[in-house]
Amino acid sequence: MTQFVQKTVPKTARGKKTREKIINAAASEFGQKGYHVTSISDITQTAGVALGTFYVYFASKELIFRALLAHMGELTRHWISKKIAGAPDRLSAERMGIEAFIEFVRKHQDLYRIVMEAQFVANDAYIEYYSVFADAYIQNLDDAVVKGEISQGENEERAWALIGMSVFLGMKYGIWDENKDPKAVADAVGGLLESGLGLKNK
Amino acid sequence: MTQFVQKTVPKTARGKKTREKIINAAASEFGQKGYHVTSISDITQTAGVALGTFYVYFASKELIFRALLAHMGELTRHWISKKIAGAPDRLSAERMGIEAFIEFVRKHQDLYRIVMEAQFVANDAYIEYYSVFADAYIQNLDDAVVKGEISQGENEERAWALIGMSVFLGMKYGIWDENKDPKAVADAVGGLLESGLGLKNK
Amino acid sequence: MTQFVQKTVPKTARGKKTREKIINAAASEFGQKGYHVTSISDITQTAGVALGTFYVYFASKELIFRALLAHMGELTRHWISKKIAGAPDRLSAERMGIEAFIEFVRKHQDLYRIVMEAQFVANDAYIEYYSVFADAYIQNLDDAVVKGEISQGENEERAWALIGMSVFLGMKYGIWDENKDPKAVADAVGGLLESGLGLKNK
Amino acid sequence: MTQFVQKTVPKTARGKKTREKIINAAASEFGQKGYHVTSISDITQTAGVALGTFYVYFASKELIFRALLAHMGELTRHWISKKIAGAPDRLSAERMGIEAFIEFVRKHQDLYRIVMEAQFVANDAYIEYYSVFADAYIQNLDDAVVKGEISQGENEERAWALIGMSVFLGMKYGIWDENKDPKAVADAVGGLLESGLGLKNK
DNA sequence: AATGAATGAGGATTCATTCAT
DNA sequence: AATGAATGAATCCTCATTCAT
Repeated sequence: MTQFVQKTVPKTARGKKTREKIINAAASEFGQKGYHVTSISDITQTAGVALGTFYVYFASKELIFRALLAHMGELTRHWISKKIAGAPDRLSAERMGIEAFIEFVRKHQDLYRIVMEAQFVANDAYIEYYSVFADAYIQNLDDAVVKGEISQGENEERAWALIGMSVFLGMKYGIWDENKDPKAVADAVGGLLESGLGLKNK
Repeated sequence: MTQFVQKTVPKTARGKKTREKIINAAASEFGQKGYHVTSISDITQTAGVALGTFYVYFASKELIFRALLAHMGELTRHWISKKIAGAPDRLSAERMGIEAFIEFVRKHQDLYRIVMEAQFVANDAYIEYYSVFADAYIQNLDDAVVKGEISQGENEERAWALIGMSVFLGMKYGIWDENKDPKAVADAVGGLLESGLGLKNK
Repeated sequence: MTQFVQKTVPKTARGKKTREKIINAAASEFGQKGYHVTSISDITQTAGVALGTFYVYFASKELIFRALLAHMGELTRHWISKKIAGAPDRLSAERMGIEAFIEFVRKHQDLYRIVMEAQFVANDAYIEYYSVFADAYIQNLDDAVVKGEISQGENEERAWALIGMSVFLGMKYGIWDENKDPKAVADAVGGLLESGLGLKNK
Repeated sequence: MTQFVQKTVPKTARGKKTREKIINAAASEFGQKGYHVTSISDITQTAGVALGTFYVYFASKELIFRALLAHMGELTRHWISKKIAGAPDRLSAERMGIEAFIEFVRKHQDLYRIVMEAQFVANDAYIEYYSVFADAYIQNLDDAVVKGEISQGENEERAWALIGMSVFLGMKYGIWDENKDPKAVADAVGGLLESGLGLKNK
């Protein structure tokens, strides 16, 4: 669905394989060392191709990074939507979504770094990245309001707040502190989502 | 009060002034252009001193960045604690804190960029930065529970969730989209904080 | 034959030629101006290649220096062993060796400077350089003792003493003072080698 | 006797002490780290004075180095002449001189480095340094010939050969390999000096 | 005498990108 | 399609020296 910005669309099977090797190497290198520390030469060495081959498939370092970022967006949405597929209602979906997100980040720590670094490499793409999430989120919240699953409210602000929660929980419990079970974390904040910090509903 | 990591502690008034000029120039340049794009030469030109003067006061580009980050942490905490000083209870404090944070970020957009980029320049300092916030946050929540202001719950997870909310709301409404009133945003998520997304308490 | 410590082994003829140009330029520049005064830019300008090309073939200034030193060791040994090839016995070989060495130094003054400066640039390589000579020397003396060509004695100390003699005679009469014929110098110290300073054997 | 090339001759006792501290610090730093690696700041820090103070007493880095070199020449000659003072004849003096020299180098390894590096920092002073030695040496040999203590011969060449021997033995057994007794080494080459490598005199 | 702040030229090294084969 | 040699601008950092106090 996403069309990677690309220079040469490989036509032969060999070409496709080469391009793939480069993309994978880039993901691994960017993820582990970060954008600025990674050189094109690092990428091609990891990919096992000659330096010049990089430019057969990608016009620049920034463009392969953007391609990767777009790829990450899809992966993440895919993973989460699969995980929350059977949720009975929005509140459950949120809880499961947080859990899924923490799991995803933990499983793909290196790759997730790419998303975070995008802010400083391709800020517009970063904004786009989260805006896509937010739009979907808002839609979901709107739908849930209509369905009477959640209370009415400013769904845009809510969406960004919820994304921020997930991102920081992902960072904290997916990367920095892997000792907690993602499900436990999701449950811990589940109450917050359901009934807030207030006392009335206990 | 803040002890910057430094090479030479200026002993004369002149030296102090020079060091200050460099710090301010660095804050401005890093904030606007980002760490990697900013050169030491950019900083010293903005500061109006010779290139070599930079190294009289700072051992490296990374170290001045770290000094700046530490400085930002204090500034932020200062600003927020002043803003929420008179809050009657924790829920009000949260709402006011979010508002204050969005305001702060909007006012210091450039500087705030430094915090976010820290992740890729000095990750340990970045972790430290948010851990300090989280610790204070947890303490506040614990206290509020004791005071009977909020419900019991996993305050660590709550704290990280709340920080994430603030950070993303700050990014969205403080930097990307300045059309909304910070107070309005804070009020919009205030309900979420108070009673969650659930229906029971409407 | 010599395997220089190298970064990239040139694979094409063009590459080989380029690397050669750099090595030669480095030898000339280091020899004339000394290690510290010579900049990489000096070398590449003399070589007629771009600055960056240097780093295609050598990882650092120090490493090309070491490569050069290793090269010099071989050249010197080659020259001398060829010159003393037909010597009837060890004493004659010594005399011819000194002569050959002075000639060599005089002919390659610039290059010889590299050897001497190695002490302060790559001391371990400098020690190695002379140790290789000393080992060969000791072997030769041991053999000569066995053959009955020279008297018995501490050949290690003798070897280092003889090397020192050659080096200083090379410096004095090969570089500082070119008015004397190397053969004449060699003959002058030949007596010292054969019968010492003593009187008995006159 | 030696007049150090100096900028300000200290007049007060305090000044004299300061200059002394700088000279000693320079000797230590140059000796340990070498000329190029040592910075003026290293020297003043070791000396415990401010950076600017250096230039009160020395006009440049090179000049303090030259001052130090001149100082070393005196020290060395002093040490050796004291050691060989009571020698019954030239051959004994040579033997004792070699021993004394190895001892000296071993005791002052760091300082001796200064002499060797002079070649690349102040070549004229280096030539001068050894020429003074050589002149004295030649004189001694000439005298010894007259006294009938040694055989006739080209004393200039002999002198340089003998200096080279000493220098290399000093380097080998004074610095690189401290396991041998200086006296043993001197004795080992004593035979070489006395009767050469030849066989007749056994 | 002593200080320490300020300077700026200089140098090693990196790396994205181009291009001829 | 793939290669790898070549480029040169860019950047961080060092350090001898000067100067005002």
